[in-house]
Amino acid sequence: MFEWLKISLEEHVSLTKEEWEYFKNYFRPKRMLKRQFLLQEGDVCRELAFVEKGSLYSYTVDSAGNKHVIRFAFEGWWMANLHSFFTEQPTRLNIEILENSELLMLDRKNHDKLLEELPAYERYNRIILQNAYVALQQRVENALGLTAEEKYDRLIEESPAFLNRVPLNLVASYLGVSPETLSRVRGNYNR
Amino acid sequence: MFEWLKISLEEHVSLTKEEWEYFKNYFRPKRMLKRQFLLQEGDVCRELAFVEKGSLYSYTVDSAGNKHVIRFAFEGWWMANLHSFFTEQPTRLNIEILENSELLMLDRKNHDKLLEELPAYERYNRIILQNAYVALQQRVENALGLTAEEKYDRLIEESPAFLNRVPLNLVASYLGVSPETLSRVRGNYNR
DNA sequence: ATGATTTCTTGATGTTTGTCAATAATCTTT
DNA sequence: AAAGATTATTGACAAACATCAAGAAATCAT
Repeated sequence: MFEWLKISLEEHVSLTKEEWEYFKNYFRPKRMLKRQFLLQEGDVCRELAFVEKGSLYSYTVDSAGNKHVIRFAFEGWWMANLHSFFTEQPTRLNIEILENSELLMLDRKNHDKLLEELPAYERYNRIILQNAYVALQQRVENALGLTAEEKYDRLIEESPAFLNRVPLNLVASYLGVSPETLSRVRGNYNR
Repeated sequence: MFEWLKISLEEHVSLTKEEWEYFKNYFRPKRMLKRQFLLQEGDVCRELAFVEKGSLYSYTVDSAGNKHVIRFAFEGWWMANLHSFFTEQPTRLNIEILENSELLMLDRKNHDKLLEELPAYERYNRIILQNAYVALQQRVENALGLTAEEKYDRLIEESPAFLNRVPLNLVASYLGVSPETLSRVRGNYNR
């Protein structure tokens, strides 16, 4: 149940066995089924979710009713709306389960406690955020000023795993392109 | 010379007077003039830059030779290519001075030393990264699936300061829109 | 101040992409 | 296995936007 969390932690910091046992007790395991909502527009995001199994994705809905996928999360990734989590303001984000999932939930109180009591957790957070920031900046580069085809090419290069586990209409939304356009890009691609 | 850095730090953590004196000595002041490059494609980013005065911006150049502005930085902001800084790999980013600037430079060795020796600096970094991540996610939301006009409207709402200090062709590039389109959007806007 | 850059605007035109609609393929559920 | 739901493809058309080109306005340097 805590395999991925352990892997993720040990990738960036080292903990004693006692620290690890102490650490993992702050998390609440939670199972969720496809199509369930971890977070809905208007809610406050009160927990960070770490994915042990399955996948989920976050998206906004614009005034015309169109979904815009912000990101996906698979095993070993975190998911939350950080803005809402830290400000305790209602979110504009939806987080929906893509594949039946097992999550580890950490609420704000426990997150803060861990930051105070376990310096390695603060370091882990800094590094995780660093990496997330770099990845997101890469995404901005790819989102702006590229054609639909170039965006798809880069996705194949950088995150080919997405294509096996995510329906194409969500991939299209993630790329900021209509499903029809993505379909056509892929059609040309095979020849 | 260290006013903004002090403000930024004290906004998130508290330091004793001694810690502050210790801290600030790790920085190297650097003056730069408009149009100079802080970083060029192919370089390794070896220092973080904190803006005490002036402004700068980062951008990539695509295969067709078009600039894509990634972000701007004004007084009190950090600028660097984190990917290159942490991996020591050559960057694809250019960082150019927009207005004559006074910067405070922190190299990797000193950054690491401060992280080890000053827990408040690690905390400051985590919080800064948190905020940067949230802001960048907001930017992704705005970049994907909005029309040129909507992007401009949101920019006015969220960062009106940009418009006073940044030429419109760079704003256009930042929004992922041609300068002509931005000009037309603004034209309609005034009526 | 004056000429030289740079930035900004406007018009004409073409390309890319989105939208709508219909059909096909795939996945779910019973 | 069949029916229903979801997802993917394809075509026709329209809208948004980029590009090219020329000129106007603003900024900079001497």
